[in-house]
Amino acid sequence: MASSIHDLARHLNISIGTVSRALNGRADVNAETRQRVLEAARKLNYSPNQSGRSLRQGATRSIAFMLQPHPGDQQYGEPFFIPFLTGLQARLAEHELDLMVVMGEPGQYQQERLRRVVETRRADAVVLANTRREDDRIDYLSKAGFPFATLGRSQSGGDTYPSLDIDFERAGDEAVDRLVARGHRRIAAIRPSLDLNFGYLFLDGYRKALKRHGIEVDPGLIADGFINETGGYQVTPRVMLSKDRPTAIIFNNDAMALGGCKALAEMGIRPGHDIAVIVIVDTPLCRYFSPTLTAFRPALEPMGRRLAEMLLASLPAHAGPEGPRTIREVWPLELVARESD
Amino acid sequence: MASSIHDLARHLNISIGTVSRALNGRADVNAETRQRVLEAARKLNYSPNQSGRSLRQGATRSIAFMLQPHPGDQQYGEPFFIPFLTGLQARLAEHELDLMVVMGEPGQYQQERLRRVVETRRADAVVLANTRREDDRIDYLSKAGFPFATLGRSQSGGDTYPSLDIDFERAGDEAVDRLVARGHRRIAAIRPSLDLNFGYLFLDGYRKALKRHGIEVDPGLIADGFINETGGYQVTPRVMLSKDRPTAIIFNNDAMALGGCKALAEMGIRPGHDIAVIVIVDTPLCRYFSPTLTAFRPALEPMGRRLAEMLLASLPAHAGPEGPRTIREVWPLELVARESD
DNA sequence: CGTTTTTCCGTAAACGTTTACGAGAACACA
DNA sequence: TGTGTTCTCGTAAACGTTTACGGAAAAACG
Repeated sequence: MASSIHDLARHLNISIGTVSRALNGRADVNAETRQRVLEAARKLNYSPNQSGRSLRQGATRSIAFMLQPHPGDQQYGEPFFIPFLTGLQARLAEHELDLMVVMGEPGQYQQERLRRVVETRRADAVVLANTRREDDRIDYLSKAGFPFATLGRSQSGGDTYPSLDIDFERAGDEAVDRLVARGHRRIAAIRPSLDLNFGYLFLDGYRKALKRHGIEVDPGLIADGFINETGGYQVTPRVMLSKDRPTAIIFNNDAMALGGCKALAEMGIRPGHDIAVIVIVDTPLCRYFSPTLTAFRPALEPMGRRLAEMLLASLPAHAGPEGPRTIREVWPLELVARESD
Repeated sequence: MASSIHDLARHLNISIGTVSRALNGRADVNAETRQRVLEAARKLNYSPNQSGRSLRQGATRSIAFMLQPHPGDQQYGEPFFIPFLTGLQARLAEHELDLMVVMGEPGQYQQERLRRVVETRRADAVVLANTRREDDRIDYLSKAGFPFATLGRSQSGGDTYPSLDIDFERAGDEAVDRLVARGHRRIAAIRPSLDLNFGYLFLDGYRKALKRHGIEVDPGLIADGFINETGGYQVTPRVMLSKDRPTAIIFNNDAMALGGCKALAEMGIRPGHDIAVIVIVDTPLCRYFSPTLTAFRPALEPMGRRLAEMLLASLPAHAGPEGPRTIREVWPLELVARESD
C-alpha cells in the first residue's frame, strides 16, 4: 500500500539516491529533475517512512513527555498539564517533532519507563515534569548523556539542562505581602509533603516575606499534607487549632485548597469572611468554587511553547548557528484577585 | 554509547542472529547459550534499538491519540481527557506500546496531522476522540485501510472499526425522567452547535423521554451554542425568554453549563431554587461550583483501558487466537445527584 | 555402524532511508 | 585543443534489527 522511495525511483527511471536528494532539497540535483520528483511524489502520495529515516539518521524526531499522576489522584488528573502540553506540542510540531506521552502508574516512580524510552531510543529527548528536589530521573539522564529539559527546577544535575519554572518563591512572597497589607499577621502555609521542589521554593518566599515584615515564623502555622483534596482536608485543622489561630492561609496547591476549604466549612469558618485564603497555582476550580479563590496563575500554554524552544536550543541537531545553549528561566505568576481573601 | 546487537555478539563470540533469537525467546537456541546472552545483555545494558526493530518488522509499536481542543477553548483544555488517557496508556503499556499524542490547533481540522502520522507510518494505529457525526478522519482512515478506534460513535465508516461511547441518549432520557418525576414539565435542552455526534444522541434521548411522558417537544426550549462557557452564556437567555419559561435546563456540556449558570445569575435566577439544572458529563467543576451541579458521570479511566483492549483486539498482530474482532460498546453514565436540581 | 532426525548456529538478505564517493558530461578558460 | 571546474547523477554502504535458509554437529534410531 505505502509507496517507498524505490517505487518513486522506478516510476521516474531515476536512482533512489537522486530522488532522496531531490526531496531533501540538496543542491546537487537539477532543477527540472527536482520538479519531476516532487510532482511524482505528490501523485504517488509518497511520504518517507519514518522508521527508515530514524534508523539511518539516528534520530526519531519525537520527544517524550513524562507525566506522572500523583498518588491518590483518583478521578481527574492534572488539568494543569493540558494547556502546557498544548503549547509544547504546538512548538514541537512546527519542527515536525512528535510528542510521546509517557505516564507512570500513580505513585510508582517512573524510572523504568524512562529507562525504556532512553535505552530503546524511542525519543530524541525527554521533558520531565513534577520535578522533585532530588530527582533520580535527572541524575539518570545526566549520567546517560541523554538530552532533556524540565518543567520545574531541581537540586539534581547542576545547571546542565534547560529548565523552565514558575517563580513559586516570589508567589509565596507576594501572597504574604498582600495579606499583610490587608492587616493579617498570623498567616498559615500549607504545602504538599512530597519532595516536590516547588514546595520548598514557596516556603522560602513565604519566610522571606514574613521576615521583611518583622513577623516571626511560627512553625505551628506551617503544615505539610498529601497533595490532593484529602490531604488539604486533613491538614488544615491542624493549623487552625494552633494556640493563636491564623487569620489567613496560603495553599500551595489547588486540590489541597479545596479540601482545606471543606475542612474550614465544617468548622464553621467561611473563607473570604472569617479567614483569608490564597491559592498558589490557579486552576479552573478556583474560579468556580464558592467563594471564588484568589490565586496566582501561570501562563501555561506559553510556557509549554517556551520549554520546547529551550529544549530545541540545547540540541545540537536543532540549535541555531551559535551552537547549543542551555537556557534556564523562571516565569512570574499573575495574581488573580477573587473573593476568598 | 548505546550498545548494539553487534557489540553483544562480538563480546560473546557469537553471531548476531543467535543473539537476536536468544533475546526473542526463539526455540532454536541452546539453553546455556541463551543464558549467556541474557546475562551479557544485562551486563552491557543492551536494549534493542526501536528504529531498527520498527523498520524490520514494519511496526512502530506506538499508537497515536488525536486530541483536538475545541475552538475558543482558551485557558484550560479538556480535563475530560486526562483520566481517559491514563487508562488508555496504562493498558497499552502492558503490551509495550507507546502513546503518541497529536493535538490539532484549536479550531483547525486535523486532517493534515493525521495524514502525516499515517503516511510516514509513525504509529501502528490511531485513536480518535471528539468524533463528529460525519467525520472525514474516519472516512480517510477507512479508505486508507489504517487501523483505528474511536472514542464516540459516528455515522461515517460503518461498523468497521472498534468504538467506545458513552450512552448520551440514555443520559438525556434519564435526565428528563428525573426532572419529570420532580414535577417539571417545561424542560430546556442546551447542546453544542458543532457536528459533534453526542449532541444528536443526547437530543434523541431527551425527545424520547418527553414523548413517553406525553410532553410535547417545544423547539423554543432547545438551543445550540458554542461548546464553551461563552456559548452557554450566550444561548441560555434565549430559552429563558421563550414565552413559557422553562423550570429546568439540561446542559449537554459542562463548560456550557457554567456559562449558562452565569447568565442565570445575572437574570436573578438561582439554580437549585428557581430552576433545576442537570449537566451531562460531569467534570470536577460540577462538584465545586456553587450550587454543586447534578451531573452524569462516565468512568473515564476504565473506558480508556477498555478502548485500548478493543483496539488491540482488532489488530491482527495483537488479536487473540480467534483472530481480529471489531468490538463496539456503549457505556452507561452514573448519575451524581447534587444541589442544582 | 549407517542413516535419519534433531539441535543449534552462522550467513545473508531485507526493511526504507540518507549520504559519502566517484564518475561522466558539460562547460569554462587559456 | 587541452586542462581544470562545475553540474548532475548513480553506486553502494550504512543505520540495527529480524528471520528464512542451510549446514554442521549431535543425537536417535534401526
